[in-house]
Amino acid sequence: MPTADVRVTVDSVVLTVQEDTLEVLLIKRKYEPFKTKWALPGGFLETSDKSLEDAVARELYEETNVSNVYLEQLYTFGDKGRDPRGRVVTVAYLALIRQEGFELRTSSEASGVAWWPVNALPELAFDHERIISYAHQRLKYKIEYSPAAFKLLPDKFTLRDLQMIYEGVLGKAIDNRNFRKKFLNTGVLQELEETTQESSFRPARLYSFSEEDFEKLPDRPVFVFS
Amino acid sequence: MPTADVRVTVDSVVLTVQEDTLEVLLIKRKYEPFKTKWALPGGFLETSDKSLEDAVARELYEETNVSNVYLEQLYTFGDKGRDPRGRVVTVAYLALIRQEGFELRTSSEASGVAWWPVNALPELAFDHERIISYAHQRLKYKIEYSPAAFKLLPDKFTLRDLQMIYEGVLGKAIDNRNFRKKFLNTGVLQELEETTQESSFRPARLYSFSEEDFEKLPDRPVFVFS
DNA sequence: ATAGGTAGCGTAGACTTGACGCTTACTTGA
DNA sequence: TCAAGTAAGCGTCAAGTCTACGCTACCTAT
Repeated sequence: MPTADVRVTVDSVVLTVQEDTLEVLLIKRKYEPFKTKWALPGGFLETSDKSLEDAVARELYEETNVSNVYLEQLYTFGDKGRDPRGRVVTVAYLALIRQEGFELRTSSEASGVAWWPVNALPELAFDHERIISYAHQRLKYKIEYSPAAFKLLPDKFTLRDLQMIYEGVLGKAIDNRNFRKKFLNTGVLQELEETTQESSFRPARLYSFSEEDFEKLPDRPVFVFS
Repeated sequence: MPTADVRVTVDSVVLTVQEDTLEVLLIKRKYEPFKTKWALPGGFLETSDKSLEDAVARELYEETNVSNVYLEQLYTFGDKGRDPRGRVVTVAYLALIRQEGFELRTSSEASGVAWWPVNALPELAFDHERIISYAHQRLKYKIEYSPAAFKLLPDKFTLRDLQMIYEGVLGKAIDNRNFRKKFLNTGVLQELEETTQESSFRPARLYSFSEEDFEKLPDRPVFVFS
């Protein structure tokens, strides 16, 4: 049996939450196949890449200017026929960031970079819609069993900000009072002296999260809300 | 930048529990590289494989005679230098089976097939030790949050059998009385009329698990034991 | 008959969960 | 100046779950 003549690509699904909307970072393709369609940032594994992680970080930087983010392996897609150019195996990665920290820049290889709401995507190239849906699933899970939410928030945030992340990702409303109570009980939040002043309502206390303190907890808290 | 000249392999980590020992299915390599070392069943993606799942099932069958098992994607390994033959990206899969159901057969491509205790492995080819360790981690997790344990058991089993699976996988003792109580409360066990007679002690009631009934439960039970 | 060991039942206290009533503190507009 | 509006934040209660652990039941071998 002939060994398949195959190429490997790495794609990144970069997610963020804006207000209470989950968004994904996409680029507009400049070349065929799928010219003018939107797609996940990514590309072929190159000889110089020491690892898949290196490769996906490189591609993300080249195509969107986003760098220095934690990329976690999501899933590998290798069905025949998913790329018209031939057999392509794609290793997809997931990153969670907050938009404010990054300045998007379109590369010469693309004709656009933008955030798109996951619930209102344009027409996508390849099987990227499926990959994004898989990433969304994974995030729903991660946010309940890991401190993933804090990657989507600035260093200082209010309980309301945090709750909006959960509501945006899970797509459901959560009881405000139980959310507050349960989260404060987990012991992962550091209460700060400061409060917000932005809104026209009562100012809210700011909190911070420390990865270090989290690791020191005797038991991993669970962030599940009914 | 040159696109990497890369080949893709698929490997399967097939796990089972014998008594209270977690074991993995390995083959002894007949050819270089790593001739005479033990390795995970697997091989190169071939042109005729419609999907990665097809490929890994085919390789597993060819090399060990094990077929018709559910293979779940585990992780993809692609670091430079992990295969002396060149750049190789390996998609690893995980399967859980009970030994009795399968008759191992050495293929002409290998010089042996055998079950090895995960805690007492021989010297392994490539980075397969790392892959197995990753699989063990995943199983520890899966067994607490999914009905994975039942894949490791025959259709009819006692509560003791079930507990031994948990103790073997998690590597710790569990309180017999709480285990029984909690598991019976999950509602996933079907009590049978029959009892065992094998041991020289009091016969134990047999139970069965039905995937269908499990799916019908309003909430997914959790199988975590302190 | 008894010893040894698994099978199996039950309880009490501590903790967690989910629903929800209510007060507090701020801004805005009449 | 003060009432209205809204988010921020506190507290309670009843139901359920978890854990540690005492105890009984049943079987075989000697």
